[in-house]
Parts: sequence; C-alpha cells; structure tokens
Amino acid sequence: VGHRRDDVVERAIAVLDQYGLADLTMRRLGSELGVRPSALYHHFDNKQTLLAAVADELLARRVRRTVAGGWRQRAEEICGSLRDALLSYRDAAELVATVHAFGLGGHAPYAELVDALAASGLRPAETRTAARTLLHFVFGHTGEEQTHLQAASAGAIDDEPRETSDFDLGLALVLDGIRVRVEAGSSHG
Amino acid sequence: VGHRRDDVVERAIAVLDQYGLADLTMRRLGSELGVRPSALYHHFDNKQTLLAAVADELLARRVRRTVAGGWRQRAEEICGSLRDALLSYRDAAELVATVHAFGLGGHAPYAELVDALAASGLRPAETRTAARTLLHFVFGHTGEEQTHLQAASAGAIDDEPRETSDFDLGLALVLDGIRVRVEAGSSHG
DNA sequence: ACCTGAACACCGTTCAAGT
DNA sequence: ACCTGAACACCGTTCAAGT
Repeated sequence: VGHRRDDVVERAIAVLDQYGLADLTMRRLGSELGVRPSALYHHFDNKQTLLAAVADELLARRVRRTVAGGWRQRAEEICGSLRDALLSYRDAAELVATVHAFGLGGHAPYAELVDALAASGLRPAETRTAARTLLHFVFGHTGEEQTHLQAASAGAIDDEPRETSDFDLGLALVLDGIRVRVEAGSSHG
Repeated sequence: VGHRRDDVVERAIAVLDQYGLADLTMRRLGSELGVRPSALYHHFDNKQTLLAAVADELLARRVRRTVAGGWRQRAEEICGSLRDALLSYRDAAELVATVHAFGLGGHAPYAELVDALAASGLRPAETRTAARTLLHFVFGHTGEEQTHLQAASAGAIDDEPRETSDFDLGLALVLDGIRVRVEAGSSHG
C-alpha cells in the first residue's frame, strides 16, 4: 500500500495498546497494516529496533510541564511525566524498561534527569548514579503499578485500595537521599 | 528416565547459566534432559511456573551473612547478597525481576526487607514502600550491571571503568532517604 | 509417576523476485 | 521505495496413549 516508517510505528502503538506487548508481533503488525511480515524489514532491521522506535515515540508524547524551582522540582516533574506516559498505554512500562535496559532507546528521560541534577552541585559520577536510581525507581514502581492496574481492570474486582500517593512517597524517599548527598557535598566543598 | 521436579529445576539453572534466558526453552530443556518437551508438563503447569521455581532456587542459594546492627545494616546485607546472587548466574537479574513482577515467586527478599525495616519504626505503609523501592533499585541496577558485564565479556573490550562502588552509592542514596523518613517519624511520634 | 507421538497454532528472519 | 512468496528454524502447549 505504501507505508512510511512512522505509519508502522503508529500502528504498532495501536496494537500495543489494544492487545498488549505479547501480541505485538511482526506477523500481527503486518496483517494489521495489510502487509506481509517480511515487508516490515524494509523499515526496521529487526523487531528490537522497531520496539525501540515505539518506545521513543511513546516517550516523545509525554506531557511536560514547565516548572519553576530547583533540581528537585525539575526531577519530580520528569519522573511524574514519565510515569504518566508509561501508564497511558498498555504494557508501556515493561516495553520502555526493556528497550532502555538493552540500550537501544528511551534515553531521553535519563538525559533530562542528568541535566536537572547537574544544578544540584553533585559530582558527575554521583549525578549519573542519582539519575539512574531515579529511573530504576520509576520503571520498577510504574511497572508494578501497571501490572496491578491491568490485572484489576481485567476480571478480578479485588481492587485493593492502593495508596494513590504511593509513587510520591517512594519518589520522595529517593529524592531525600539525593538531597542528603547534595548537602553533604556543599558543606565541605 | 525418571526425573523429579528438582532435577528439572537444577538442569534449567545449568541451561540458563550456559546459554542464557532466551535459550531456556521447554524444548531445549527437554532435550537436555533426554526427554520430550511435553514431559516437562508433568512437573509444571507451564513455562512461567518453571521459571518461578528457577528464580526461587537461585534466591535460595544466596549466601547470607548474619549481621549485627540496626535496620540499615540488615537492609544493606539483604540488598548486597541479593545482588551477588543475581550476578552469579547468567541473565539471573532479568529472570528474577520478571518472575517477581508477575507475582509468581521471588518474594523472599521483599519479605526479608519488610522484616528488617520493621525495626526502624516506620509505619507499615511506609515500610512496604521503602522495601519495594530498595528492590526496584537492586533489580534495576543489577540488571543494568549484568547486561554491561555480559556485553563486555562477550566480544568488545570496551570494558569502561565502571565504578566498583556504584552499587553502594546508589544503595546509600535510597537508605539515606529512608533514614530521613525514619527520623522525621520519631521526632514527632 | 513419568513419558511418547503427534499435532495445533504460532514465532522472527532471510532472500530472491516483483512493481 | 515498498512489497510478495516461500522457505528455514524455531516456539509453548495439549492430549490420548503407553509403561
């Protein structure tokens, strides 16, 4: 029919959101586009590359807020908008975490966090570790949260009263730990 | 030949360690045991259950140290021994994190962390969040670490000088955040 | 209690060839 | 530039039947 790379990514997102990551196969996506699976290899080297492109597009769709304040407020906004984005599409947390772990994409939030934390006065090595720790928290927490939300929505009504501020609590924990290090550095810097 | 459930799990661990998670298939494991893949379904309902049993066995093999001290020292020991265990077998971090995310097994470290943190005086909800946050850090950090270690060992010699204490730094970050909350609670408790 | 044989309904990927 | 047709080498799972 004549699809472009972006058409494929967009359709892949639709398949992901409707049927889940397990059903986002090259064959399924091909038939969804009215095309043989082999045609997809004209646009992508392999499935991993396609998934990376999907992850990057999901992250590009994040709703960012401009925020006044220091490194902590900026980090909170980055982590919060990341979580919102991941919760917006089925299995998105697992997808983005996987792509990120394989080093194929999804690096925007990491770069943003490093940038935000640079204003804290932490040393570069500490800044990178802090950024990665925040990301591990967001991916881990949101992945768990998404699994529970999807399990609750599909079938069982054992919708246990999950603390709505659970994410904020865990995030504050990590940010407080970073703050301690920031203050330790500036006191004898 | 007459295998028992434990034989299957042990052989699965050997296959995992030698060939990786992607090659730990029911067919591969069957042929490794000299048995048809369908025979494995006598011992396990499905592959997920088998993987959960493998994860639990890996975690049971952790080398624990008895440690004197408060909640922080105990939490450090749990997280450290968990990391060591995950780095002891190929792809173990990814396997255990997946099994844990699906809620099928690997719950021992979480229970231990909740137990250790109970001595801190945090409220139950905070204790659970703190324990989960520590786990997300260990799984995320160790998974990344393992990916890099395995990538470096297979082929490329671009063995960038990874900070040996990077894990300790990130862990201290989270533990400091927990400490802040502990102290905030006891001051006006 | 443990296993076989055979099938079902799938995968990702390659590649020559077509338009 | 984009796609087909056909193949290769796999998957997890089920189930009647065997010992």
